[in-house]
Amino acid sequence: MSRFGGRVREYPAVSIDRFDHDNLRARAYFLSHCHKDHMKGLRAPALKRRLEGSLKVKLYCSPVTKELLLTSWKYKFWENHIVALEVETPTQISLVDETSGEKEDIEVTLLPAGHCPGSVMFLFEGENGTVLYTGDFRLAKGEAARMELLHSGTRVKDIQSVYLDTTFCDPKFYHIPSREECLNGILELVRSWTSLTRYHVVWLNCKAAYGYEYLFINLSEELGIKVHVNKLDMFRNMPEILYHVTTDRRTQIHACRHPRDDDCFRGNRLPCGMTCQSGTPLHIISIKPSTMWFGERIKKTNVIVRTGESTYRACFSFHSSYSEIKDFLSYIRPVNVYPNVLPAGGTEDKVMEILKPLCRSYRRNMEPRYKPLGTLKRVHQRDLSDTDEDDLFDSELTSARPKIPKQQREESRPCSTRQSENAEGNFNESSESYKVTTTYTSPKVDFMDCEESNDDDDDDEDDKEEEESEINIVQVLSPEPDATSTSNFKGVTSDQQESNADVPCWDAFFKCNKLEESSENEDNLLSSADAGGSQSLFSDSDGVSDSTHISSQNSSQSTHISEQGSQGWDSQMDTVLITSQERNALDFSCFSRGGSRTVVSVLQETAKDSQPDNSRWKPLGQNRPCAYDVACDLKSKDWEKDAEAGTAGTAHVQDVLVEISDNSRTPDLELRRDSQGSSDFEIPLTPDAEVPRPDKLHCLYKKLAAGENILSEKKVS
DNA sequence: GCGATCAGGT
DNA sequence: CACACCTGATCGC
Repeated sequence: MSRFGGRVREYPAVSIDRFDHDNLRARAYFLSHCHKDHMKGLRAPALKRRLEGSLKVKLYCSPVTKELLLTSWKYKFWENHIVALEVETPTQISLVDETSGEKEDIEVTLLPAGHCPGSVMFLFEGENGTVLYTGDFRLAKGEAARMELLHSGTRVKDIQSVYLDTTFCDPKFYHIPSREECLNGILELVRSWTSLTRYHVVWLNCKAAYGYEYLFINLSEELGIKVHVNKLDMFRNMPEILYHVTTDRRTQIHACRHPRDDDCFRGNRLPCGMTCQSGTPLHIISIKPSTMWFGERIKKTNVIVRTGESTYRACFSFHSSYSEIKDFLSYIRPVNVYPNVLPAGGTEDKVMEILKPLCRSYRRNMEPRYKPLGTLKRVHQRDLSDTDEDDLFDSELTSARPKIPKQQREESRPCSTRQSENAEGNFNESSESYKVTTTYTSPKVDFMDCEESNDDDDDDEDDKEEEESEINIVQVLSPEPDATSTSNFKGVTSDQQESNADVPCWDAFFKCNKLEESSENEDNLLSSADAGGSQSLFSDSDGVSDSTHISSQNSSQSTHISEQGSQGWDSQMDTVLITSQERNALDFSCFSRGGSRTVVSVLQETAKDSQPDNSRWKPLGQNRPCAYDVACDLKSKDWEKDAEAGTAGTAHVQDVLVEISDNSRTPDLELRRDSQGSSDFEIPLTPDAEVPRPDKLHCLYKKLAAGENILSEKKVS
C-alpha cells in the first residue's frame, strides 16, 4: 500500500495520489489511478470546500481514470474540476497560487503504468528538474526503453528523482510470471472446465478493484463467454471492456461478488445467487487471482495451483516484480529514488540499499565491479532495459542511455499488415512444441519462495515431483478426472498443431519480436532455442507434462478510453471519449478464436522471464495501443485472419521444458540472471572467466556424477 | 450522523 | 506473502 505522502520534493505545489492534510493546499492534484489507497482525502469535505472556493484547482488524471472516478456519485463533485490528460501527450500546466498570484509552470506527461485501467505514471518537467512518479505500476522488462517520452532524442531523459512503486522490491519477489503466462494459465483452466458442459461454470474470485478487466476481456474473447459482474456502468464509455462483461447471470464465467461470497461458493452457489440453470445444478469451480512469486533460482512457475476440490489460485499481479523494478530503475537511472511503498517486512533502509546502487547519485568507486560476461556480446545491441552492467564504469554522463532505435521498436510493434506478411515464415520455429496441458501443481510450489536451485539433479527432482503429484499435486486441467476432459485435451492438441501450422498469428509476432529482441538481448535467443529444442530433446512419456501455460496475450493495463470499432462490436462503439488512432499499432495478434478448443501448454522456465512478452505490445510513442484497444483489435484482426485462412484460431505455444531444460542450460541461465542485473545472490563472475559451454559442462556433470575430481580442470584459487 | 481509524476478514 | 477492498467497532466532532 502506498505510503507516499502526496508530494515530491521538487514540486511541492502539486499533490499526487494524496489529498489530505498538507495536500489540501496544493495548487494542482494528480491521480494516477482509481484505487482507494491512492485516493485518500479525495472526497473529504475539506477538499470539497476548497474546490468550491476555487476556480483554478484541478485534478489531472487519465481519461479512463476520470471516467471511473466520476461513475461514483461520491466523487461527482469533482466533475467540473477534473482535467483528463491524454496519455503520452506532454501538457503544460500553470500552477497558480490563488492567494499570492505566484505562478510556476510545469510540464506533465502521463505514461502508461500497466497497473489497472487508466493507471499512469506522471513525468513532471520543470525548473526543478525532471521527476517521475510511478504510482503503482507493472511494467515488464524493457518497457521503459520503449517509452518514447521517457527519452529525449535517442537518450533517456535526465531524471532527477523517481518516486517508485516498491511493493515487491524484495529479492524474494524476484520473479512474477508475466501477464501472458498468468492469463493463459487461467484461460486454459477456464476453457477446460467450461467446455465440459454448459453447466460447468467458473467463478473468478476477484477483489473489488479495477485491474482484472483485461482478464475478463481475454477470457471472453478467447472463449466467447462473457463475464458476469455486479456492475458495469463504469465501463459504459469503454466498449472494449463493456462488450465482454454482462449482468446476465446465465453465463459460464462469473466475477460477481457478494459480501459472503465464499459461503455462497461453499454452498455451490454463485455470489449472484445462481445455483442451477434450467433445472440442472451448476458445477462451479473458483479461481482466485493471487500474487505468486518465485525466488531467483526457482526452476518452474506454475501459474495455477489447485487448492481444493474445486478451488484454484491463479497467479496475477498488479505490481512489478523485484527484477522488473530493478530493470526499470536501472534503465531510468535517476539521481534519486524514493520508495512509495514499503514492501512487507521490509524497511526503508533495506529498500534503499537495493535501489540506491541503481541511481546515479550512488558512488560505486569503492570496489571495482566487473561486467558480467553475459553482457559483453551484446553491449551494443542488448535490450536497453537490462541493468547496469555496461554502465558499471561509467560516469553520470553516460547514464543517459540510448533508447531502442525507433525502427527497431517499429518492428516490435504489432501491425496487422506486416504481420500477415511475415507471419508464415516466422512462426513455425517458435511454435514447434506443443503439449497437452495438464498441469500438476502443488500449492507449496506456488507460494513457496523457491530458493532451491535447479542444478544438476534436476532429473531426480522431477521424478520426485511426479511422485509427489500422486499425493498432493493435483491435476489442474482435469479437476474431475474423467474421460471427457482427457480425450478432449488430446484431440485438441492435434487440432492445435494444425491450426498453428496454418494460421499466421501469435507465433509470428512472437518470432518477429524475438528477432527484434534477440538483436538486443540474448535471452530471447535462448528461450527461443529452448522452446524449439525442448520437445525433441525431452518428450514426456505420455505427452502430458507438468506445466504451466503461456501464450498469447497482451494487455497493458493502462488505458485510454477509446474506440475501436471492429467486427462484431461496432454497434457498441458509438460512445467514445477519446479517439486513439492506433490501428496500425495494434496487433500482434494471436488470439484463439472461434471454435478452437486449443490446449496449449507451455513449460515455462523461470529465468526466461517475460522478455518476449514485452516486445509485443509496447507503448510506442503516441500511437501506442491501449490494453483494450489491443485486446480488441487483436481479436478482430485475428478473426479476420482466421477467416481468411479458413482455419480455427491458434494459440500461441512456447514450450520451455522446465524440468529438463536445465542440465544443459544451467550456465546460460546463470549467466542470464547475472546479466540481468540481479545482484542478490550471485557470486560475481570472475572477470575473464569463460562461460562454460554446455557440452563442456555436460562433461563436468558426468564426471561429478561418477565421483571424479574435476578440480584439476579448473583453476581454483 | 459523519468521518477517520483500526481490527479482522476475504 | 500481500493486495485492495469491505465490514464492523470505536472514537471524536
